[in-house]
Amino acid sequence: MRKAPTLKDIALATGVHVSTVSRALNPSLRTVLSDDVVKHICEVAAQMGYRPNRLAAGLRTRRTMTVGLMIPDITNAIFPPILRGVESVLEPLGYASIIVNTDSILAREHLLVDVLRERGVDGIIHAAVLRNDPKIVKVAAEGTPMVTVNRKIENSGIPAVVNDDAQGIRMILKYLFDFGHRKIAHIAGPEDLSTGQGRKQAFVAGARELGLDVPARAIAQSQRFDEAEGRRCTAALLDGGWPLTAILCANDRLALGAFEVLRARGIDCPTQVSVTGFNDMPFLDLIPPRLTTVRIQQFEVGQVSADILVKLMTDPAAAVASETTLPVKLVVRDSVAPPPSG
Amino acid sequence: MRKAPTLKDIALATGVHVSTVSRALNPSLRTVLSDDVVKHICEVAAQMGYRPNRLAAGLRTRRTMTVGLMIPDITNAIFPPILRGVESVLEPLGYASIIVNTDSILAREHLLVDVLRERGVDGIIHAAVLRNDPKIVKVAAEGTPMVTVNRKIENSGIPAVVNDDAQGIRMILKYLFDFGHRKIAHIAGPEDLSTGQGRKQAFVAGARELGLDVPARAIAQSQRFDEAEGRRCTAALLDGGWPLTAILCANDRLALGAFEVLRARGIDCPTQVSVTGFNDMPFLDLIPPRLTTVRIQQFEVGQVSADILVKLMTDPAAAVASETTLPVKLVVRDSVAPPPSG
DNA sequence: GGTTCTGCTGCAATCGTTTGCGTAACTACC
DNA sequence: GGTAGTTACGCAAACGATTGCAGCAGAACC
Repeated sequence: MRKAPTLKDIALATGVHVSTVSRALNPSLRTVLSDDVVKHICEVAAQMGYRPNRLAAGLRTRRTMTVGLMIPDITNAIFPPILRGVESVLEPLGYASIIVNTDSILAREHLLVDVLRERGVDGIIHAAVLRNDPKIVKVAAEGTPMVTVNRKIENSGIPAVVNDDAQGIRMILKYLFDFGHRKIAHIAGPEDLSTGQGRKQAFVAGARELGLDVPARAIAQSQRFDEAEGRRCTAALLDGGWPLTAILCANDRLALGAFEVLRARGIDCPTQVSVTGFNDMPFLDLIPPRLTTVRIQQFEVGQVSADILVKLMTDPAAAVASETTLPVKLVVRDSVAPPPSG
Repeated sequence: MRKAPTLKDIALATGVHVSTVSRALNPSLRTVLSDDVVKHICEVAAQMGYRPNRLAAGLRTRRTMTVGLMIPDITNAIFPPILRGVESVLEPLGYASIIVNTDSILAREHLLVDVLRERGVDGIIHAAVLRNDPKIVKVAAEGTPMVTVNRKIENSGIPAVVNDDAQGIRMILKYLFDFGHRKIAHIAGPEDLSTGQGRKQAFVAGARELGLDVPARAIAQSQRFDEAEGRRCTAALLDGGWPLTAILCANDRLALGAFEVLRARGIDCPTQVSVTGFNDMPFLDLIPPRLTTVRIQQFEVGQVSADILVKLMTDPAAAVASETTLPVKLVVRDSVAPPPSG
């Protein structure tokens, strides 16, 4: 276990003071030194295989060049592309990222945000935030640069990068409407998530605009964005007795659950009941009946949020948009057809 | 931006020395102090919301309680479950993880391993290792606890946690054989990955045991484990003129590519050509014709490798298995049928 | 009462960097 | 050749925690 060389070792080898070595290795401070000294030091450093100790540097400068990424669950296929988007901007800048899975559990989230802070992250990208979370607001207010992605905390002052959920819902609602659907049910996302809440509101508003009737039993409220809840809600909808012809789901996984229940009950999708999703997660185009959905720009949402975080980290007083909304796109596949006649 | 309280602040508030506070907050050193002092300090610390600065502690102790996880690409659905497995053991122990995507590019890998070391990770779990990589071997030899997962570097002394690839290939080969297949082609994984190499060898050996003829054109060599390569290799196989009745793919993504080409050419799977995969990635059971494959224990492989890493980190001289092989399981679905008669 | 022991706490060095400040040496100017 | 202004580098104090060692009480013993 050969000890990694430190500034001191290089100073010893070159006969200069450690502070000189430090400056020589820092491009922006390098200018105050004579060129040949810089050159010599750099050569020796490279030859010794010097790698700065970011712990020590971070201790001194309070910048560790690492950021925290909070997501609900990495096995949810929607998040890996977002992470890659984030890293596409962070990594070239020299940042590394600590990723934590909150499982959408508040207590875990609070624990994990401390885990991140203990490690001195320079900022946090939070893709798992609940609609209401005082602790997170407090952490941000205390000075930790933070941006929430996909979701947001209303009136928190925390910059959010979100998708144009309202527009997406409107588009897909219109799409169903144009096919002739008039009895459109909705499987709503969790009420404690801004996406769940926002999409439901957009659904209700949009349906009203189109002059559709939306009785209470046309909306099933899920507790989580997963297939199991999709199944439960679909069953509830079907058993509710409302003569629906289409189910607009708040996200793809709920829709996948809907597929299952329909198939199990011998109800054909799309000829008997149309189904739509939201997000356009990977592999959707391979799963029949291929889901018509709304594509959110997963990679880009990551990029944009990282851009904003960088701005915040380099200048805490920087003026950044409190909310950035990215456009969405209707992805037409096979899960929508005209309602059965009669 | 209220400054986070430090040991010194607590010392000031309690009227004792910072070293006493440090000991009071450390369960294993706490015993040397009188109970009431410990109690008082803990109360004040809790009330002030003290959180240790792991940077400072790490600088002193050379342990940061963070580990590095190297994977090829998080968007590859096989890795998230492995990560969760890793974290299921690491997180309760207080470790956080820095995840990096190598994209299977050697230069990136070398860059990223330094990124990890700069941050003083206590150990590395490497799920992206190439069969031959002197730099990684060197890093491990220099004392960084490391374990490779899924893949391995032969004779490197680096503990590896792998799946029983040979057994898996044998089982699936036998399964095809029992259906009557005698002309079984293979889409091999990348030669620079131990999995690609190992599965190919197992295929050749297994075919020989069964008395099957395996001409050169029965094997297509992929460059990457992805759908595009699966398509390319399938096309090459089909165009090669060898009258195959089944394609045994080195992993699921290659098989997914095979599905596409077969469908595009109007060749029905499984009635005309059977296809098998390896890994059993998520969602496979929803994609028709549902792929018959070999299930590797993704979560468990993560768990086991983390267990080993922990052992290595807590006691560098600990005796750990140089190779741990986890059992695999045949997952029968719909992509295999008897070969067309005649 | 002096000595030894033990139990508790303080002192100070240390980890590797960064950075404000001080100070040589050198240039330039009158 | 004295003064002022640069230039180029060294000095030393941080950052926040850990830990070997020292030291100070009080108890215990003869």
